[in-house]
Amino acid sequence: MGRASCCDKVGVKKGPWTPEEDRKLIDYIQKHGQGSWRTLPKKAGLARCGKSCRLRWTNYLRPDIKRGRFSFEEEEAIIQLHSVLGNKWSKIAACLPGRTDNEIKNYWNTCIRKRLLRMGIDPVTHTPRLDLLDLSSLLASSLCNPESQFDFSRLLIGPETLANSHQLKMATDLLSSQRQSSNILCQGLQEQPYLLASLQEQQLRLSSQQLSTCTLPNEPFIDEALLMQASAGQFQPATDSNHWTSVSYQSLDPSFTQLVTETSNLISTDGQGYNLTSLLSTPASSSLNSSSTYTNGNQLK
DNA sequence: AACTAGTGCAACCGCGAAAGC
DNA sequence: CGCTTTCGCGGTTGCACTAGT
Repeated sequence: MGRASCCDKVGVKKGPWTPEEDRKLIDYIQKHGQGSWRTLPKKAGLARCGKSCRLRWTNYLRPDIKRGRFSFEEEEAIIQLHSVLGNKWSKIAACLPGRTDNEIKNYWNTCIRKRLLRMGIDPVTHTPRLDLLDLSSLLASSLCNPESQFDFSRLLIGPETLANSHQLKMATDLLSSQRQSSNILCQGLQEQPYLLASLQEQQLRLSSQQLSTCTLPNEPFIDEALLMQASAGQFQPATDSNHWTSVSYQSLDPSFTQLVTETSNLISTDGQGYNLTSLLSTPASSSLNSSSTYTNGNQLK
């Protein structure tokens, strides 16, 4: 098509904004409000195009912008919303007060996307990349050889358990599936990429522990009754456990909860699907957090 | 100390949708 | 109804900073 850019005009400045330009833009908007971006630069005495002014204001100068690192709650919200909305950054941003679409997009592309890839999850489809996982072959060999059954219960113990009733329920389902049908098991894992990633991480951690200590762990197997209890939604984690942190989404925009609830209703049509709303209470020890290094909400480099 | 590679983020660009005429 | 203008969104780029060698 080749439409000329609005910034191609002679005399229109590009590049980083100076404090003086910022001050002019803020002063003008405080006096006259935002909008009419086309004419704003001239009126405000700025040698910028309207588009550049709008971007500068919405992404940086707006007074209600929240600066600093994303909290874990925000990070999980972004992932959940992205799994539903895709790259609709403005819609995602609308659910996270104080965050801009540009900021969320950058954070996704620089941090979350890479982390999901490391975990073997396709960041586009939010499904596991089974082709890249050794676990899949481990499962396959286990399922094909009943005498060397893959022990899922071992994954539920240790320093960072899957202490989440939702995940425990899925694990329980998978345990019974293991006995019933290998096909169902594989399907369950494919539908729950985060569980698969959790399992993978737990297995890797156990493997590394075994390697470092050169001893096999001699831990008791988790009581299957506990699993069934969790399956029935009665599981109560230890209250003093740091691994069970109630994630508060009350600070998020109410429309976020509504959106997720509505979406979960769409997904859970046959009563078998997992309610997305329940994922909002994912413990801080979930697989998504375990691979990140957060200290008091600040991510360490 | 100098160089290189990796990372994070502000800003730009092009396109499509909405609004105005 | 069609054309033009304006706005907003998503993808991409460029640069400053940091870590590693």
